[in-house]
Amino acid sequence: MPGMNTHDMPPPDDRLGTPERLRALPSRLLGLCSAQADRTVGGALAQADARRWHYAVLAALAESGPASQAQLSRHTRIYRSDLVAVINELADRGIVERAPDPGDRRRNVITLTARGRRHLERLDALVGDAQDELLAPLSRAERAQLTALLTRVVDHHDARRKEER
Amino acid sequence: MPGMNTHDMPPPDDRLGTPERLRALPSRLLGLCSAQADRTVGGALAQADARRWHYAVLAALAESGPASQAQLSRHTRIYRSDLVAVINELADRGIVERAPDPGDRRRNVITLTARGRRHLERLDALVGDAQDELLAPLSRAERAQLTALLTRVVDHHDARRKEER
DNA sequence: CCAATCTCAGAAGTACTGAAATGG
DNA sequence: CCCATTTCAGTATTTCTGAGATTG
Repeated sequence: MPGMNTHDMPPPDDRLGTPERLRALPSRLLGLCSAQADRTVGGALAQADARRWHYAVLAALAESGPASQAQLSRHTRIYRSDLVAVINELADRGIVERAPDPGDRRRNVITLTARGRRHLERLDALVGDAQDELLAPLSRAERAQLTALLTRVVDHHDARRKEER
Repeated sequence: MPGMNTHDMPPPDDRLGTPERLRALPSRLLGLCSAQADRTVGGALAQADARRWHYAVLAALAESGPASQAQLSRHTRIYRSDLVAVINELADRGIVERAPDPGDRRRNVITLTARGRRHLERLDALVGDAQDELLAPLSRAERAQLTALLTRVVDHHDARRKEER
C-alpha cells in the first residue's frame, strides 16, 4: 500500500476547490472513490499482512474449491503473469498449496490449506469493516443502491467485451 | 493508455464466474468501474493526444483563471511533483504558458492560451461522450443518483482527512 | 531559521505484453 | 501443428517520497 496517508497532500489554503467541470464528473468520482476504497481496504488487509489480490484468490478458492492458476486468473481478473507471484507469496506462508495436476500435467492445482481457511476468515472480517468505513455516509438502502448501479455498469461493459471477441 | 483492450484477457471457458463474496463487494465494484472509466475516458482523450491530467489542469485554469502550480495541484489533486511534467507537456504544445510570478518569485503563473481554450472545448466534447458511453446502461435519473452517492462518499472522506490535520 | 514553491530522481504498486518451456 | 498453461523478463502508468535550490 503506497503511503497510508499519514503524509502531506498540500494544504487547502485556496478556497476555490475543485473546478465545477470536474466536481460532478462520474469518471472522476469513480476514480476518487476507488482510490479511497483502495486505501481503506488496503489498510485493513495490511493489518493481516495481506493485499487485495490475496483476498481475491482466497475467496475464489474457498468458493469454487481447488483450481488451476488459469482458472483463478479468470475468476479474479488477476493477470496470469501476476498471479504467479501472488501464489508464490501465499504458498510461502502456508496459506495455499501448489501441486501439479495429475490429470493435466500442464497445470498446477492450488488448494486452500486449513491455515488458509482461518486466514480468510480474518480477512473477511477486516474487509467487511473496511466496507462499512468506506460507505459510512450512506444508509443501508443507499449502499444497496450504489452496489446495484455499479453492478449494472460493470456487467454492461463485460458483456460488450465478450461480444467483441 | 495501456493497451486499448484489443488484447486477450484469458477466455471465459469456466462457467463459474466471480466468487459471490467478491461479486457485490463495493470496493471491488468501484475498482472495476473506475478501471472501465479510465479506459473509456482515456481512450477518448487519446483521440486528441491528451490524458486525464491534461483535462483536469485545463478545466481548472478555465474556471479559476491563471494559477500557480501549487494551486493547480490542490484543485486537481495531482501531486506537485507530477504536475511539473504535465505542465511541461502542455507548455510544449502551446496549450498553456508558464511564466514566473512577478509578485512572488518562487511561483510560476500558468495561463491558458487561446489555443488551449480551443483544445479544452474539444476535450470537453470527448469527455462528455465518454461519460455517456461509460454510463450507457443507466437512465438519466440513475446517473444522477450514482453521482450523488459517489459525491457523498468522496466528500465524507475529504472532510475526515481535513479533520485529521 | 522556518515555510512555501518548483524541480528532479526514484520507489512501489498496478496493469499489461511477449515469449519461452512444457504438455494435450 | 495448434492450443493451453505456467513462468519470466520487461514496459508503461500512476501514486507517492525525499531532498535540493530558491525565495518569502
